[in-house]
Amino acid sequence: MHFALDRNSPVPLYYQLAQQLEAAIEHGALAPGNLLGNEIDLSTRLGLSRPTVRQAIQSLVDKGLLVRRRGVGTQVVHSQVKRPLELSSLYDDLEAAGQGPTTQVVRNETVPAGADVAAALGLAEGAEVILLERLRCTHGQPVALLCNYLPAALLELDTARLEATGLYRMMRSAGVTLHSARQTIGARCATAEEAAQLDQKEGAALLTMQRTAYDDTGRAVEYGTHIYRASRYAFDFQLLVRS
Amino acid sequence: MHFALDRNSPVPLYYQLAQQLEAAIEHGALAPGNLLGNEIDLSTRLGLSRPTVRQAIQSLVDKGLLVRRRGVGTQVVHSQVKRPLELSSLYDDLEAAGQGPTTQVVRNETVPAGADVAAALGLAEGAEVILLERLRCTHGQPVALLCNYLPAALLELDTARLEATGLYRMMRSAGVTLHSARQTIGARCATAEEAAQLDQKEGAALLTMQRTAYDDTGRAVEYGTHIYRASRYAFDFQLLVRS
DNA sequence: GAGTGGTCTAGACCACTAG
DNA sequence: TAGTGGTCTAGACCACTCG
Repeated sequence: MHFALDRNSPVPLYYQLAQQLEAAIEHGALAPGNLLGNEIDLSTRLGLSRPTVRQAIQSLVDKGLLVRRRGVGTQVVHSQVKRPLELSSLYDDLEAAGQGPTTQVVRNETVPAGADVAAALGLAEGAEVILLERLRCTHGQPVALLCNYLPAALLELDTARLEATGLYRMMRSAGVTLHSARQTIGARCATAEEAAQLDQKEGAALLTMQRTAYDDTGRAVEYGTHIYRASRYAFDFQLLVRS
Repeated sequence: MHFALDRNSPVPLYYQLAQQLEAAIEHGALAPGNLLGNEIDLSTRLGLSRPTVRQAIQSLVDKGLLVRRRGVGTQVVHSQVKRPLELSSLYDDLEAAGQGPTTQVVRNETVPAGADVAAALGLAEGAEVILLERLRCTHGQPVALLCNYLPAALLELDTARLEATGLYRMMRSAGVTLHSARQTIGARCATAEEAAQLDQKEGAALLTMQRTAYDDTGRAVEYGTHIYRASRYAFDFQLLVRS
């Protein structure tokens, strides 16, 4: 086991170590169940202090890749599920646009906020918001109808760029750092209109999702109501239990 | 702002501080947007070292209650959503039994694992597993039908205790420490049989959830297939974006 | 009893933000 | 320029697990 640390790199040492440990786990150099060797040895071997090594290890414990047991050691978690999907339901929706699936912007206009939207975004009723309606397709078939509201002051949404880049990336490059989101996932039967938009029969099962996303100051930056064809979409994600 | 730290307590100092900070945020002594004061001052005032204070603050940053900005300071997040629901979809299902909702055990028996169950639990096909089928009701109305499989060697499931305590607590007290879970949430229309069990009409929208839960060694300890009346149930949770 | 991780200390230098 | 958090060091003692 060898690690290459560059003290002149702007990347923190603990982060360099964490990345290389993760890579080693990923491609099997560190197999599930393997003990990592104690922290003192590791730190002397690497020429790092113990707290720095601990910080690297801790970050992988937080990711669910390692487990520490006092009196035993640190071992690679013996899981069938290698790579936790993290925030797949969020990333999938916000970031995946422009990859496999295609997204068509149906509406992109500024409107006054209704009561529900205003409440969700913490704005006054009637305040200007951007209404964004998108149809997402894979393999030429509609999968989801995404309706989003954003405070108009937040950023400008160019339709062409939106279809190529995705909402999430545009927000990020506009300096909005997403911090948390609250989601509600439910189901219902499709109305006639919804069925037509998604190429389904009336009464077909739909998966619904509502989300409010917040930036790191706690400001609501996005509120969305999404519906998905249940026959072609499911939310798949991994939970980590915090001890 | 005053904090009471007990050095004779077995509770770590950083944890005592984190708890008291969280309480102060919770009941408003630290209002959203408030700066926390710099770490050096805090540590000298509290008679702690800076790393210890940092560890306390970091744990609240991880929970999404605080934000740190270099050159600025640490402030309370200005969020409408105070208490993240954490793993509500998991806890809700595993732990809520015995609280508001009532749970009725329909089946609790040992059966040989089918191919799908064996694959999910990482067992040989035909290995003994516990099949648990429960009907969950609130206000006297059925809400969900929960079907779970557990390795038979894991623990004994007394039906009466199960209805009173909940599966999660029983696993925990049997020494199983949950570590992660993989979930898939989807939707479909109810079959005639499912509709009858949940007091719905055929074709009603159902929310479906499949979960495999793992302990801290990566062993699969539970596989479940749940269906919910969409008209009375939705998954609600909070996501934190890891920077 | 030997070895492990868990906690804690008292410093240090740096990068970033603001006025 | 002053103040903040970000990183890092080199020690220390303790609690736990195991043979």
